[in-house]
Amino acid sequence: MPWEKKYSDADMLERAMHAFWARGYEATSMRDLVEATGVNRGSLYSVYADKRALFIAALKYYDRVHRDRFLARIAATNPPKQAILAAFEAAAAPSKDQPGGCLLVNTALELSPHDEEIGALVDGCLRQVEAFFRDAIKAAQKAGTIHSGLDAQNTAQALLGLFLGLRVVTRANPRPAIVASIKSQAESMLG
Amino acid sequence: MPWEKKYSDADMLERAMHAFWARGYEATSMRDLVEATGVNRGSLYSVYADKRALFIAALKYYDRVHRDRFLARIAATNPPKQAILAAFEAAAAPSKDQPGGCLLVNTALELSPHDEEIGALVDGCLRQVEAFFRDAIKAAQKAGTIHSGLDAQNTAQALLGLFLGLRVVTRANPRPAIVASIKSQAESMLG
DNA sequence: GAGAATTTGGAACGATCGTTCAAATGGAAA
DNA sequence: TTTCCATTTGAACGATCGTTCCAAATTCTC
Repeated sequence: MPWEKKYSDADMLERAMHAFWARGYEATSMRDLVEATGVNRGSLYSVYADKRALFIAALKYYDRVHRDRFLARIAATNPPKQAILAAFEAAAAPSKDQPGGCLLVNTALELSPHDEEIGALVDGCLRQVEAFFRDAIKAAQKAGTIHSGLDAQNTAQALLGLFLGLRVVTRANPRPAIVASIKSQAESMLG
Repeated sequence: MPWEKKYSDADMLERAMHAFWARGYEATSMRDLVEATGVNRGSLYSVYADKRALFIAALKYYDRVHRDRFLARIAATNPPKQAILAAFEAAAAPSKDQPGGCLLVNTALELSPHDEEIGALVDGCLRQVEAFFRDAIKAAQKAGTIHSGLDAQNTAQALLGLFLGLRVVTRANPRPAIVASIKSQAESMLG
């Protein structure tokens, strides 16, 4: 083998994901992606068939890092009831080097209605957020920190709805008052 | 006056709004808008300076018809507590000739982070939804249908968060179960 | 050093983007 | 009938879109 490629695949995806996250699919051009990743057109097209394939890879990368690992870390470092509140807390906290909101939610609105494959992908990811809430509720009920009369499935779905609303608010205009009301509401939903 | 223009301004805006609502700002081209409205390029540009100005007009039209009049009609035909639930019910019900979700929410995610003027416009509209919830809660408290101990402001903000989440769900993938859980949650938030 | 493999950068493709403009159109006023 | 003028129309603008392709540059193995 003659030599290795210069760039790291993960770094490239991380940067591409960041660009899509910040601007959206349509508003991010291949020129933007070349500039953001530091990888040339030719190299990008040698790995991904087209812009859409690169976006799907970036979306899956987001789901793995900013959804799956993110929730797993929260679940590992918090008792179940606090884990739910910590998820809301983290989503509400502004980050220096991250765009507001959530790439999955942005994509759900921009592409899901018109792209079946991406829509199914996003839906699967959001169901896992719902599962995180449901599992945490059930675990908390076993631990006795949440009343056992609470319907875990319905509450998890309502929490997901509230969580998606929080993502909208934090991307558009994160007024502290409404963010606080949402977090407080999530807390009171757990009894 | 020589002669009248062929098209109705309101019809034109209605159709342009529909196109933006269905596809988003970036994905809707001027060609799409000419086709959707039946009005020629020249005529469009004689009324609106550019695509962005047309979008802003369409957004304001949406706010007037599908937010302001919509909420006013609900408030006029329902007692205050039921009015809140009716708003959730209407947002959850699929419509034949309307795209899913809400143009204001779509715009909040797509454009608010990068367009200050549009961001402020969207924010003002969403605050009026919040005000609708708050006023309805206060009216219901006076009427005795909602417990007077409920904090109207906080509850209205939490309801807005849940409502935005419902808009996301109904645009991306409106599973009946999660829509029902959100509606049920809104109901239980009113005591 | 020689050769091979792979990335790289830039040129260029046709298509479409938002936008402009000048000519064609057709009822109202004279 | 002639004049008028806002509207309509379609062609055309330069720019950028996503994408393709190729020659030059680079760095490994032999």
